Amino acid sequence: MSLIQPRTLKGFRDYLPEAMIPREQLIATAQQVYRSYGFSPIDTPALEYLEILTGKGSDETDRQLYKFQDHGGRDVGLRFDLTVPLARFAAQHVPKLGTPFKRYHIASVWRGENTQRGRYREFMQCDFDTIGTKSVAADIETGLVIHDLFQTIGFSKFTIRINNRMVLNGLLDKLGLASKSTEVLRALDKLGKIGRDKVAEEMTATAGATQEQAEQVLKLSDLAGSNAEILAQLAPLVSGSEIGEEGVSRLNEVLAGIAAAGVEEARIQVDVSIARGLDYYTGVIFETFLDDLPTIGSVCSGGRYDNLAGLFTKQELPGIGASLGLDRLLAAMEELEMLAKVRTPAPVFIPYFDGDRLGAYLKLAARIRGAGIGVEVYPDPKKLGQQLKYADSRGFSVAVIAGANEFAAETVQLKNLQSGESEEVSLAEGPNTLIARIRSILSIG
RNA sequence: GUGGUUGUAGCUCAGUUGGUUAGAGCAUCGGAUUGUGAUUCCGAGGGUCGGGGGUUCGAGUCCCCUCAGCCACCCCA
Repeated sequence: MSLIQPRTLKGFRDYLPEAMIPREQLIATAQQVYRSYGFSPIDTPALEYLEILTGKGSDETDRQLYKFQDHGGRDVGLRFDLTVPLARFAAQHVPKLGTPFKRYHIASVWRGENTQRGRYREFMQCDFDTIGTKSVAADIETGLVIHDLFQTIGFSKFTIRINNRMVLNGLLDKLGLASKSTEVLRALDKLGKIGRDKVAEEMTATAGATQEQAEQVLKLSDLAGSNAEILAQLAPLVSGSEIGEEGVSRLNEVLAGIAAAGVEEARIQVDVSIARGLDYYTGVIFETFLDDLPTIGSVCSGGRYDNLAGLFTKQELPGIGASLGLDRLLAAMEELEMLAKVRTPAPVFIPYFDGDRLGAYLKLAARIRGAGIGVEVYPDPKKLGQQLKYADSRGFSVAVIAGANEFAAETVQLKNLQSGESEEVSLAEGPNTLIARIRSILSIG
């Protein structure tokens, strides 16, 4: 019989323990931060009716969408983000849930696009959104969540770039480019990447803008200085446009609120050139870059939208949210060597040393686990040296070793696998001393 | 989807103008060492040379197609 070649589809990946452990850690961190602001978890199906997903119907999403007919002949598709499912979810359930509704959603999405470093066809997004309120408080809170998220993950150098679509729309309004806003903004969004001249070129080519109009838009890129200075320079550019002025004042409020919460100014940077490709943003926009690895792109992006569920309900549902690109962030952390090379989630190793004492090892393990510390007992009574070699290669922190001598003396040997040092710990008065010693080696108090 | 580039053991790579049975280091497993791991020594396993087709007496090597990785565009997390 011929063997089937084991393989995975382009852009789809297996996760080995050393990849999955940090992945789960990151998910746990995101959950913790989201919950600390009162966001509740939800989930939705991976598969949706095609019409739900193609509602916005751009060619690009169509190209990226995994779609097929199910066994009942229904046209279906795999979700390509978590925002569209949220819109459907909100239209269906908001009457029950009430607003404001704050949810987080951590799940895989699928896009059939070409792969690159940190870009896959199946990847995980960690979204959080607040729907049903237009309050600037929600805008501020979104910025704070992003900030806390990266701080808690362990980044000290990251920049949240912030802008407001109203500023851009106000300017385009004044210039008579409002009808071409998608093309103009898409070009503007590339400013950091392809430079001023190329952006102007693209604006004239794809949006039909005149040289002067392009120049006017690109004045945005001349703005420099502190956030307050940029906003001061911005005001005259949009003056006379109601929406533009509102955008500037809204930006001021958001910055003030984030500062009031104690976030240092260097973390938040007004960048009037970020636009986000997605059409549905209407207010504040966020993008998050890692200062040490800006080329990987934005690792957490989002913004405000006026009418999330307009395709599905007549009820107006404004909202704001952002999405952490978990897989892209992990690729970045890997490159920055921020991921510990641990291949075991349990720190304590018990060798199966004396072949007749399995029960004693299991009991010891159970007692340590009872104190909330993970323990692995080796399954075979192999030679101690081999078992320790295994423990070493998996990255265990401590080994609790007991053989005939130790059993006779009611002790165990506690071995610190990092330093190699061993100490004898008595079990005569129960496991508390041992657990305290393990805790101190693991530095968990 | 478009263009470029790469693909030899689990990993990093060598492999002569196309020429016998494709090699090394690391890793794995076993032993030296029946109570102590990251360093030593010995040995073993592991390859459809990414896959398919073609040229040739003969292909890891040349040609075509395909799959996968990386890079750029597009778009975006």
